[in-house]
Amino acid sequence: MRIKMTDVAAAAGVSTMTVSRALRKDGRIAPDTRKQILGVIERLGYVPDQIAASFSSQRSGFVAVLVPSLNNPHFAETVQAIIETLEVDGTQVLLGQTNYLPEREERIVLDLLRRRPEAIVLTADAHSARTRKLLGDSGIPVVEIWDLPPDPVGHQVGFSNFAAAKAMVTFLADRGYRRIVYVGETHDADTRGARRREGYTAGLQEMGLGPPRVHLQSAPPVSMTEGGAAYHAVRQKWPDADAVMCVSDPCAFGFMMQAIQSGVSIPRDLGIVGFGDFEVSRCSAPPLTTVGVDAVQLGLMTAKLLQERDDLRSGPARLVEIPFRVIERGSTPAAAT
Amino acid sequence: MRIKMTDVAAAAGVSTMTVSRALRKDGRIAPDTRKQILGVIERLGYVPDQIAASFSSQRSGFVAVLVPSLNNPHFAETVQAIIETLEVDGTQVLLGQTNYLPEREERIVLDLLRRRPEAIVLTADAHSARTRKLLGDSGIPVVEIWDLPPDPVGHQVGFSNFAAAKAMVTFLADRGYRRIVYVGETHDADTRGARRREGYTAGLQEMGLGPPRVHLQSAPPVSMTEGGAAYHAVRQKWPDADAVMCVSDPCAFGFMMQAIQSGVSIPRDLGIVGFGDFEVSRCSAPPLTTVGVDAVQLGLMTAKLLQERDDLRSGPARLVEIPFRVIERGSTPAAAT
DNA sequence: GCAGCTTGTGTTATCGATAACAATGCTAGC
DNA sequence: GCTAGCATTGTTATCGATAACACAAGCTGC
Repeated sequence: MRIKMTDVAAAAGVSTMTVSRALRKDGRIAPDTRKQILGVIERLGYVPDQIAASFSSQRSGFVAVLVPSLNNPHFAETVQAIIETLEVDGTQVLLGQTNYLPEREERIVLDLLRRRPEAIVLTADAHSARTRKLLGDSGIPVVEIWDLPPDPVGHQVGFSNFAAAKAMVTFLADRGYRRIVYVGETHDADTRGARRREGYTAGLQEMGLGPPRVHLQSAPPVSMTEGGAAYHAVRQKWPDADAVMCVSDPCAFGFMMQAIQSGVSIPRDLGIVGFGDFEVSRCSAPPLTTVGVDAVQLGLMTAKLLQERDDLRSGPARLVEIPFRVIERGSTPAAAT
Repeated sequence: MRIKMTDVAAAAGVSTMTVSRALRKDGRIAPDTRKQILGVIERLGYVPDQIAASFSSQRSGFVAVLVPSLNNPHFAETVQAIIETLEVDGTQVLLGQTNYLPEREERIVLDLLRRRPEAIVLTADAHSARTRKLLGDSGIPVVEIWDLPPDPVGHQVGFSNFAAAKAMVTFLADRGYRRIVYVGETHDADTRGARRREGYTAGLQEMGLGPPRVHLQSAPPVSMTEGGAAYHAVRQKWPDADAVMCVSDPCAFGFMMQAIQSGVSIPRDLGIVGFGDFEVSRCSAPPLTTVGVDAVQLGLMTAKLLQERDDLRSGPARLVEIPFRVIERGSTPAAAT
């Protein structure tokens, strides 16, 4: 039999309530008593049963976080920052991966809600009607991150992918590009990728750069390899393109590597830009011009918001905007001085 | 008040036990009764309380997984594969990140054990004495992954980093390289990085390639940027080096990009190899020669092992070896035919 | 036609901690 | 010296499900 709190209480000559207080920060207990009890706990190797504690206190000590995939450094960094910030309060993160599929998201939200998380964080993306209902009925604070959609479920921490993509088009137009191709994702209904695509289109229109040239390569996330495949498709469809804007850095990197291997000189013959400021973009030759958002900062701000759980439950919807910026590098020519 | 099982039972005109059985696969229950109850559950929007269920059944439904960092595509893929395989049985994954720090690992193991996971997966690396004791006393099956250390805590799924690094040295020697530098990690006592370094040294010795040339760049994980920094240090220390073997692909990629920008031609002037077969290595120009291990496969095999929880608890220590292979690409010259 | 089995459902006890309240002893202030 | 109030500890009830066992009804085979 595993050692439980009653065993510790008996060994220390106190009641279980006193042991319980010794283990937590808040309960009023004499410092000497606490020290003695902690000694007994150490000696017996007692490990508290958090399930029983959660059941009794009706507080799970969990925050649920859903991301499309861990295999994306930004989401990984955000999750990492949330985990590290919350663990200080003893809150653990229950992680879910949607694989970019709303149906999967729905199932996972249900699984996570069973655990009674104290808040739930999702990436702002297409949510099924049932997901929205589940979240709404749960009474649990919801935070959407990484985009600022017009119809939020709850609170928001992120930036406008639409505005960021539009800013990138403006940047390219300023550099003299006129025939800008966009390489994006298929199946992007109501996703962050779609908002970037819409930002591209809006940007073109605003700058008077003619009809959009959109190539949809594959379902999100577009890998480096798929970005490479896009190169050949784009070259065939729009041989006169002078710049290519990719839905993400990995896509742009793959695209650029294929271009270089085909003898195209970057940025002389073709400008290439990505999205997300992945590490590979800083180290590639040439380094990639991109849009950067601080994923760690985003995670920290989200965690900070989560620490105000009580306010989130009752208070008004909060919106934390994370800044983005166009980062100019060697894959586009330097500005004329 | 949230709806609970008694509410559902009352609405369906049955006992809570029958509702409980309707929700699970095993309980014996008439198909019609189950259908009716599921209908009531749907109508009421009842979400079962997993905490209460876990408390009552004394089964948490969790498996704990500790990785050094999520910000490494291999660990992310492994975790992803484990999550997806186990979720079919309704088992959730409780994730922890050690940030490559044994002290952190110890704290996190304790936090995770409180949740009474049904098994615990850690990356094979240095563990503190207290971590080993905690794990041993817990009575919970332990699986170490990603390396096969000589003193395992429990079961193992992985490959020998030592053998893989040695194989890479043999490969380089076969290609005619004689002055091979190793770029590794500082603070690598008893880690997977150390085993690669040891494999390198053993390989040199076996091939009669003189004393090791080891450059320790920074604490794990060595980033692309740090790999770039290593280039300059290595060039200065060993100007006559003809090949560089890096502790990881990101390190090798950063190194190679710096080399190229410094006018070095790869592989003509210098051979460069990495470790891990990251996607960037397949797409870089030139693509990187590396050692590949299938992270998804590793995750799947781990999950499969975890599904036999009962056998793990009592049975003998299991060892699942995952194959590795040297993947030859453009950063080393083609073999003479 | 009845023992013995199977199937489906209900009853009761219980998992291990914590909340809420009660009780005790002690100190300060008058 | 007495009391209010604080600091510390104990007592009792309880969180919401499930395990184990009990029980009723139908069915089988002789």
